[in-house]
Amino acid sequence: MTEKYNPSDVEPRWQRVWRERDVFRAYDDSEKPKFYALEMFPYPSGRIHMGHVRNYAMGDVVARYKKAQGFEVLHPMGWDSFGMPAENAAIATDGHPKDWTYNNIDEMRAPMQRLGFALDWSREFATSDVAYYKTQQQIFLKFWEKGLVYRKTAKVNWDPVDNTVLANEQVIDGKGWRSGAVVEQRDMDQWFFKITNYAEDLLDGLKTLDRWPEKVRTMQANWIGKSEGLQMRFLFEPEDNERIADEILYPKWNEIDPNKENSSSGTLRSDGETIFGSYSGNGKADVEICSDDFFGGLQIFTTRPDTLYGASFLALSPDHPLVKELAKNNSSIENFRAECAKIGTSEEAIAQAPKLGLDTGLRVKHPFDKNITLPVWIANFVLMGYGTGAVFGCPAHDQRDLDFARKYDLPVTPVVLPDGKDAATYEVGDEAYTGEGKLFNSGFLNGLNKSKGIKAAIHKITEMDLGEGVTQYRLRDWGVSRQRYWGCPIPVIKCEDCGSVPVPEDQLPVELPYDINFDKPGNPLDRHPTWKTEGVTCPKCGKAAERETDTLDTFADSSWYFAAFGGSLDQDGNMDWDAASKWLPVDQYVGGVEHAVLHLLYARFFTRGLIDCGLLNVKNGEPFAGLFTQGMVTHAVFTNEDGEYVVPDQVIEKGNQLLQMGTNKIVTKGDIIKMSKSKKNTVDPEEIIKGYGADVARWFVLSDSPPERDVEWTDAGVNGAWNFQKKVWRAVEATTAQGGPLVVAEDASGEALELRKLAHRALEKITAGIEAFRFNTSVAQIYELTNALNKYKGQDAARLEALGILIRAIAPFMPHLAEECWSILMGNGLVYHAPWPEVDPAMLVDDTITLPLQVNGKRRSELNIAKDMPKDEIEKLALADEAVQRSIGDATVRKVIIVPGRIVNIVAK
RNA sequence: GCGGGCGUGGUGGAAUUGGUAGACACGCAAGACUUAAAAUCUUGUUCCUGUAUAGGAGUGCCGGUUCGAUUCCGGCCGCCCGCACCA
Repeated sequence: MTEKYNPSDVEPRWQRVWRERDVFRAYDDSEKPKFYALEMFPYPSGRIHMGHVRNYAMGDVVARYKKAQGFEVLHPMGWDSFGMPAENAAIATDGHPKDWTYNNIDEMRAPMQRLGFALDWSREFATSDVAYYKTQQQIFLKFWEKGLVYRKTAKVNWDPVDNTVLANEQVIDGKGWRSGAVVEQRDMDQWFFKITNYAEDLLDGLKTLDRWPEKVRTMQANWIGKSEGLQMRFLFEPEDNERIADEILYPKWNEIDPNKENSSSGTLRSDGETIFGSYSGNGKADVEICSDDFFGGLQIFTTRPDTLYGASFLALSPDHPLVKELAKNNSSIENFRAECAKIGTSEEAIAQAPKLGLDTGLRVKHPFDKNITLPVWIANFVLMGYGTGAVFGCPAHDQRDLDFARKYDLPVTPVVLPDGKDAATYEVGDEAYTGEGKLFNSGFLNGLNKSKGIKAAIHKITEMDLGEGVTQYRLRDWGVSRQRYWGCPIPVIKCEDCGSVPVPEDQLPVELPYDINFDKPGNPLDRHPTWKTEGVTCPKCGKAAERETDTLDTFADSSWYFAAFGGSLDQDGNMDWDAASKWLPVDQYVGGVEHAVLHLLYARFFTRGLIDCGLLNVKNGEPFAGLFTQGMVTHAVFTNEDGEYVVPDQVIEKGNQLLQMGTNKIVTKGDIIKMSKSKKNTVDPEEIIKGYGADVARWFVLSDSPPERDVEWTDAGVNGAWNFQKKVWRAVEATTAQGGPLVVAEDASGEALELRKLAHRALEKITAGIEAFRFNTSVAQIYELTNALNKYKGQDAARLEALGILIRAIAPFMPHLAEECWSILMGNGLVYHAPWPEVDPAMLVDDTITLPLQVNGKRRSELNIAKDMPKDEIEKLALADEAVQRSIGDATVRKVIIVPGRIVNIVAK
């Protein structure tokens, strides 16, 4: 047996065996404990890339390892197949998004299968399958019933390049997450998922996710952005109250409902935002202006009500409804609004923009002191999207307020005295004091600390009926309407009389029409000749009606797919929700950190929604019990002398120079960054599979770097993996001992015993490495074991045992090689079905140990002694050691520290 | 600015209830085999001094705790990621 190991022969052979024996199928009714391993499913772009290989290789290690550990493993694969690239490709190639998508899926499935992942392909689906989106439409309607879906006109993020709306989470630095175009604000009718219902729960749940990276939990917590404080209103001075009532509320009121002239109270709405007010005619109005809720007065939110006595102004966002109304009759306010809008909405430009303000002339009363009147300003640093779009300014204890006050010469009154400062002389300079201290200059709050002051102020304001303690979240509802074709149609019919009406269950799915054209920009569903209107009647009143032409954000598709795998969603749209509940949560989820907020937050929301709709039953509402975010695969970027990117394949080394193949232009090696088509620094996994085999590709992406870190793809590294494959093969080839890899060399002694010990020690560390997601350390131990085996000359039981351990240990990493080796040694059976080898604890302990000897903390020598030698004897031997003696020299031994089994340290001075 | 992470040989990295720093791999050097190359094998490889025995320094920098610190504490410096006028 001296054949060369030939992966292109071996790998397809074992893949066929696995497929024919259907070994990767997961059984819902298995007696074994379940384990759900999942990697974030791919978008079918048409080609797999190294990032995929690394992602799925990691999940596969876990899946195969857990299988060997005796779990019933679910490890499925599918396609996140709705989305814009399909439309763009269709436009570019004059094709159809559906054809493009399903061709891509077929193209990607094959290389994926050639990588030999232990996937249950029987559960495969694509989110663009009618069966899948039909179920999603059912979920949408269930959510609607449960009050988790609503429709409103709202300011939305409009991506002018992709011609669609984006969710807040999809706007990054003021730009669209896909297109990179600067996002515009538009008012549109939108469907929303009420994710804010679960704000508190989503935040709470993070605490239970102890197998998630801290970083991701922090990012989600920040995104939810909980802050507790006081929402309160400042009452206008009487003359301003009248002015607002007469100039704004009354005309508005009239405009909306002229018949209710002079009525005594009511609510006015405009622009999708709300202006609330009670109007009783003739200037006796109780007026409140805000964006969200009804009180009377001007609503603000603060987390520092303890500093209310330090208030010197109120500031409104330029987009505040009151400001908008005032601007209508006031050109300086209108101009100011325009000026603020110029700064744009992106990046740190906002944070560093100079503070701009304009006095509205309006005045409000201080709640605690009738004699204090505060001016109401418009300020560009106040955001309409958070809180009420209005704040009170306390310059002494808020940096922004201080900058603003200094610029516009507003009073700065300190009310928190830092410890050790004197109330009589304390002044605030250019830095606001935000720390702890005792309140002063603050009436009834004097002497209290920060937290007591906050409580007391909230209590007082509540008593005065001016406000209450509230919790604010940064999280806002998830806008899911997209003006695109290639997505899940929103199952709604729009009726002139009845408004938005759900499509009845028996009329689902609302299927996408195939005959569409992309001649014009915009949504082809909207201008389809028949789909929108033909035969469409209102399910409620029967009158002719129109379909909703928006489709759902594709992030909805990926928010429940993990449940569809568990429930074996079939092509008729049937799925077993009980089975889904049984498999969930996903025990180990693996994917990129770029989904830390978007996908992972939406999926947590959906799971809660599905539980509340009675479809799922998952503990804690958490879909992913364990999450691992893997690093990227990087590669150097090469540029030639013309500044063009050069693909790595075309770079050749000549002497000390890099040259471009063919042109012989000099090539420079640049940054090592994530593989990307545009930088041409990609390596095609299919080429690697062809040249070296799937096992080598898998081994390489897992070997050197810790999984959470980026790994640099290098030819040398691939070569190393290739050589390792050969080394393992050699260890098997050189074996003539009979008996198979399950032999236990119980009577081993001498070198054989040493090999056994090494094998079991390595096994312990390999196992620990897999458990802790530190595959690189497992790999290192596998190397040691392989090297030891290749040095070992004996053809005996110890060899077979070590080999058996080695092959089972590499099986999760290099499954084809492992199967081939296993079959040679075993003759039958699959290593996939072999149990994980057990560590023999007796092999981990030695009768003799090597004890390092330190003198004053520096290692001088070592001692080979029996493991249970008494301390006083160790001390004697240590002090007698020649090197120790030399180090001690003339000094006196003060102390001898002996840590059994660890170290000896002699202190001498 | 706030939050999180990181800093170890020429390179990727290992080592944490504080106990031999540099496992394993890449690279490099020397040697064996070979007509030659590849492959493979052997040996060496943190730095400095030294033929060697050996000695000294060393985990970003400064300091502290300790018999002993890559690990714990304080203060700097640098890099990466996330959020960013959130009241």
